[in-house]
Amino acid sequence: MNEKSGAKPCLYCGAKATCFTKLTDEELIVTGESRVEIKYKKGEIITKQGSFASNILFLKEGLVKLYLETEGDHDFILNFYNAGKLIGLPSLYDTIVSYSVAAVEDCVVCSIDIGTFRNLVMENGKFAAEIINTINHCTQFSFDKMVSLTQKQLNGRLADAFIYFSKYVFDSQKFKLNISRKEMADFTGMSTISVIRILKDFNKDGLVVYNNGYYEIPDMKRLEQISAVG
Amino acid sequence: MNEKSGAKPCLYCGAKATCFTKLTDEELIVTGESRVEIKYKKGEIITKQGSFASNILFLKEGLVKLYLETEGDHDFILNFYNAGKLIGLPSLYDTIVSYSVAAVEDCVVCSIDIGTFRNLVMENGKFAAEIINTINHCTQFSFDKMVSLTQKQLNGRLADAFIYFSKYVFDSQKFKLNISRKEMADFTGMSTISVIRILKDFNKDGLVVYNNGYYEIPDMKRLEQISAVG
DNA sequence: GTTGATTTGTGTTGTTTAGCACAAGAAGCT
DNA sequence: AGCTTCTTGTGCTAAACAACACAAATCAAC
Repeated sequence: MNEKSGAKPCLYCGAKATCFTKLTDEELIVTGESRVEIKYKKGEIITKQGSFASNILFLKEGLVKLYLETEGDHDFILNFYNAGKLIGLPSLYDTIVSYSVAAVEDCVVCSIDIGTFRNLVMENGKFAAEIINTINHCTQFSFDKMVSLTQKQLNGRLADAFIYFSKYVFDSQKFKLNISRKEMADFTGMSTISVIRILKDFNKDGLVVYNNGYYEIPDMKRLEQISAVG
Repeated sequence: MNEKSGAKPCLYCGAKATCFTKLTDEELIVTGESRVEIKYKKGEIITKQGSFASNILFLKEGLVKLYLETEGDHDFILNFYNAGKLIGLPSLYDTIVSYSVAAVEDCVVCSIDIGTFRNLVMENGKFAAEIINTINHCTQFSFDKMVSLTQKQLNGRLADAFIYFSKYVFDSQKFKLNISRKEMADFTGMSTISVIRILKDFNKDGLVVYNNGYYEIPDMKRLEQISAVG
């Protein structure tokens, strides 16, 4: 029990990822003994590309981005994760992490020892199946994203990004998102200036409405139409 | 034992993917009883996007492409797999397959019942770990590919493609590859005409040499330089 | 062997997107 | 509170790439 961080034990945590529901009480207790709960401020790096893979993260609160640091002056953001998600599964059996994770807003993260996690996979088949399922959802999003990047023009790609946030990250037509145009550009493979122009048009045309840190999509069908046309 | 196809039982097969080495003899026998071995000719579709997910494929001989069928007149090729690889892991827990698989040259495929495969994951932790590891390698290739697609110009992307074939598919500086310029375009997110022009330049500059169905890369460092510059 | 379809290749033009320069407003730091 | 840096936004230009038209070569089908 990590009393020092004042966190509830895993057994009693209400913020579980689906895979944790496959664990026995005993496995949850063991997990609780090899994790720490840490708070990160907006902008702080949680996992650094090139560092040793030593833990798997569970996001209790907040929003993070998973990105590749590149030689150029543009990172490439692969995904965003909100509360209740596991982060770091693509490097579960690696020695070195090949991507970075950073807080997009203030976050609370459970950091679980990677050895403990690997043992859970070995010992609990249902848990392993759920982990594979989670990784595969991410993989299939990557597949769709590659089609977006290569076969759609910039309007379609920015539409895809907002559909992603609404349907897959926040599961809501209205959501709190406080990222810069540069971060949106890094996520969609566009230049910052292109995001600025097209987002201004989306606002003007009422496709996307921004208010006090919240985005809203009044008519998802119109946005999907733009996504479909490319 | 699938005597009808004349195939060796899995227990005695010399063409195993690494994960199969984690199975017990008993598990190999069970696997052998729920698989069929099928021959495909170049161009034939092995798995069709939108069909039910019913089996996991193991490629004994040949080369296949895994691709997304899109609304436009360009598919998007995600990966190529050669002999000894498992195909279909991204849809292991799906009902419907979200991509297609086709033979790039004549192939021999072992088709394993997906239920049997799921049971192996549930019962054998080492097998499950190896499956996760395999999926993650594919995921990380997708990550690198997205950087290539968004941050490099066409020369760098075509260089990336040849590096991929040499280092990751064939593990050799010289390899047999018989794909059209259109297939290379579908793999790199370029137009066919652009692949034709740039490949002609690569041939002229001696970066890539083509002879009787074989490609050779005389100087990998020069190609990596082109990849790095983008 | 012939015919039709497809692929490869060249030249030119049009479209899409990024980059540059500049200005105004907002945010962060001291 | 003031200064510096960053973000957002506009106008214009250049670069990268796709598209179109056409021809020659190769492949597949009959």
